[in-house]
Amino acid sequence: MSTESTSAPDARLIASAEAQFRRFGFKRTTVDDITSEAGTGKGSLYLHFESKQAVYLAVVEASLERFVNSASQLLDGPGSVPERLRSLVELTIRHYGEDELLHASLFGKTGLVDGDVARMAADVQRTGIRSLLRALLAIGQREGSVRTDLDVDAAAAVLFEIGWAVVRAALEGDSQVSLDQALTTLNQIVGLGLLPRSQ
Amino acid sequence: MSTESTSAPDARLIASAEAQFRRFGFKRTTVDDITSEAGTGKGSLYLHFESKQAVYLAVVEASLERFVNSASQLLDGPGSVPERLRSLVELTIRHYGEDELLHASLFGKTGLVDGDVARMAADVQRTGIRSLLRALLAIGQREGSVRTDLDVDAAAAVLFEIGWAVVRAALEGDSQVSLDQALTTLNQIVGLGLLPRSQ
DNA sequence: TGACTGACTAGATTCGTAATCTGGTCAACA
DNA sequence: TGTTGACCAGATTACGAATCTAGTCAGTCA
Repeated sequence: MSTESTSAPDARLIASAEAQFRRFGFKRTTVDDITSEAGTGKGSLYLHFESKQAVYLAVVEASLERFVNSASQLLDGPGSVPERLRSLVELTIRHYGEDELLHASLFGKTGLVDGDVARMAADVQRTGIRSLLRALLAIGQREGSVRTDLDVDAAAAVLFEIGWAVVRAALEGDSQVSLDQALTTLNQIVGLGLLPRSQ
Repeated sequence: MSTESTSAPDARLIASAEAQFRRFGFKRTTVDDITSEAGTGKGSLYLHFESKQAVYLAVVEASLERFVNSASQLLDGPGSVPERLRSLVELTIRHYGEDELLHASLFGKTGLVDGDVARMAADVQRTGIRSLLRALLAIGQREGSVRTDLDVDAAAAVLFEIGWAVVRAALEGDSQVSLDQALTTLNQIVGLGLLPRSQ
């Protein structure tokens, strides 16, 4: 019952759940843990959430939202679209390197989360980040710094996969090339590929 | 003892092991299975190989070599480097879609192979395919169809990650965009990124 | 003599099952 | 009417016994 009872019950539940999930992972956190820490009865959790999985997804969504917010600032900032993409990749590596919860959910690596839940959580993240990219590309096309003959949806999907690969390689450390070199090269390749042909 | 005893013992062992691994996976295939199928005593396997893992890696290497051979023909063929890259991705998807052994080893998805072995087998494949890409890029630079300011090693690593992501997305089917659209977009982005600036 | 074998072993894995745990429910409660 | 926590079925764990198997090496044979 350490979480204060000042805020709304569902916020308390999320906060409590987040703390527990971060410490123990999805499997080893019990619904009893969450509710007693939040200071509610067990049944109350089911007034606000469909299931334990739903609580987990809500936590991931909240955490992702914070990441997307800081990423949005960056993407609205100055610099060419390729430059901002590079910054986004760097930010993602930093953020995901620190946020074990998002990391585990997206890559499913550790024993913190199991199959189904991890897949759903990964979907949430993929969708969120992809729409971030879509927005950036659309802005770039309007500004004239991105080729207009690119299909924004497809390009966002491909860029996500590319960026994801680099982030994964950086975080898992299974790349043979230094991160900086990879980012520079990626920027060279993707950068010129996004520029309008007229240039 | 169904494998003919005409060929050399180590070739017989590899052939027998490959058949067993394909059918049952690494874990459920026993050394006894392999040697009795190859018509040798159990101890003989250890005259030719360090361990069961080593046999598995040899099988993966042999299978990869066949893939690399058909890929090499393609990469030596006509077309711009980006075009040939696209063909390579398509070939990879086709090949890995059929070859459960390579697929399982690279993506570690199914229960056919477990952690350590899968990682080593994946390394073998990464190394092989990456040097394929390195060669293609070097040729492209000599031919003038690839920018010479690209670091070939880094570009090969990045292209591998990019291609890998697309192949994985295609095989796992977790992409929101059709494969063809993804390939076309990838080609647009990567293609223009590889072309010499003079163009 | 040296290539080859297969019985053997230690350690891992599987199996059976009893004990425990936990997500989700719902009758009782305030 | 909103909240609770005792309760339940099914999942998970614990654990000792039985089984399996990667790797070895003393012995066989050509």
